[in-house]
Amino acid sequence: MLHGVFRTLLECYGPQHWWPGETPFEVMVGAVLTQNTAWTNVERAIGNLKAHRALDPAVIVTTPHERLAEWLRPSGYFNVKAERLRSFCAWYRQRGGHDELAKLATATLRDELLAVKGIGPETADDILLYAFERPVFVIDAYTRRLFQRLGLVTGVEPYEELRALFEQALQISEAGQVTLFNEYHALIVRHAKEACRRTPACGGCPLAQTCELKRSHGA
DNA sequence: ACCCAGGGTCATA
DNA sequence: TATGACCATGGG
Repeated sequence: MLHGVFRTLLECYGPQHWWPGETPFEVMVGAVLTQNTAWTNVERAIGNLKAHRALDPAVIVTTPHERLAEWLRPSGYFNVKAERLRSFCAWYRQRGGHDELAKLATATLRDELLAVKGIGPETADDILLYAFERPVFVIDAYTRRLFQRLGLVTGVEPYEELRALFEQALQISEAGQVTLFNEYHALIVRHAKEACRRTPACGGCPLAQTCELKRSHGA
């Protein structure tokens, strides 16, 4: 079932080439800035950082709050995100940067990320999957909504429960999982923006067949 | 004018 | 454990 949905989405939309970003660090910054925010707004904020050569953990931690917040303004919640970006960069530097962090086991790295103020489960998993290429399945509101419509989940399960469900249902080689999870989450987001938002009945949606299947089996 | 967007923290019960 | 308030910009 989960494999089938993936196959359908991939066939319909093609590879999404996620995450947008030239370096792992840029991916991490994007993960924080995109919290509850449209990606187009994040691009402007990252553009501001680049324009001031501030897409750099050392620069971010030493830039005054007012100034950093001003660069982040387009991405919304700029005061909050300035603090979150700072606490993240402080941790990132203190732990020796990307190459040192890459030596940690996935579970350890995940715990450390979650201990950073401003990094919750979804942001941590974005970073683990798209910056560190670890096999973790990202659960977001789109994922809950899609699979709720398909009748696989209620949608109110705790984050960890859903993550375990997807990771166990999609067991292949570790390298394969990274590629699969990367594309799967990106396709779910793409699909959410594309088709099913308009019509709950899934008109013109590539998963219409799957929805029909659910209807005839359900009830 | 209203709703939503690639969430998380904190206070409260 | 589980709600609710709060953060704030830009596009439809």
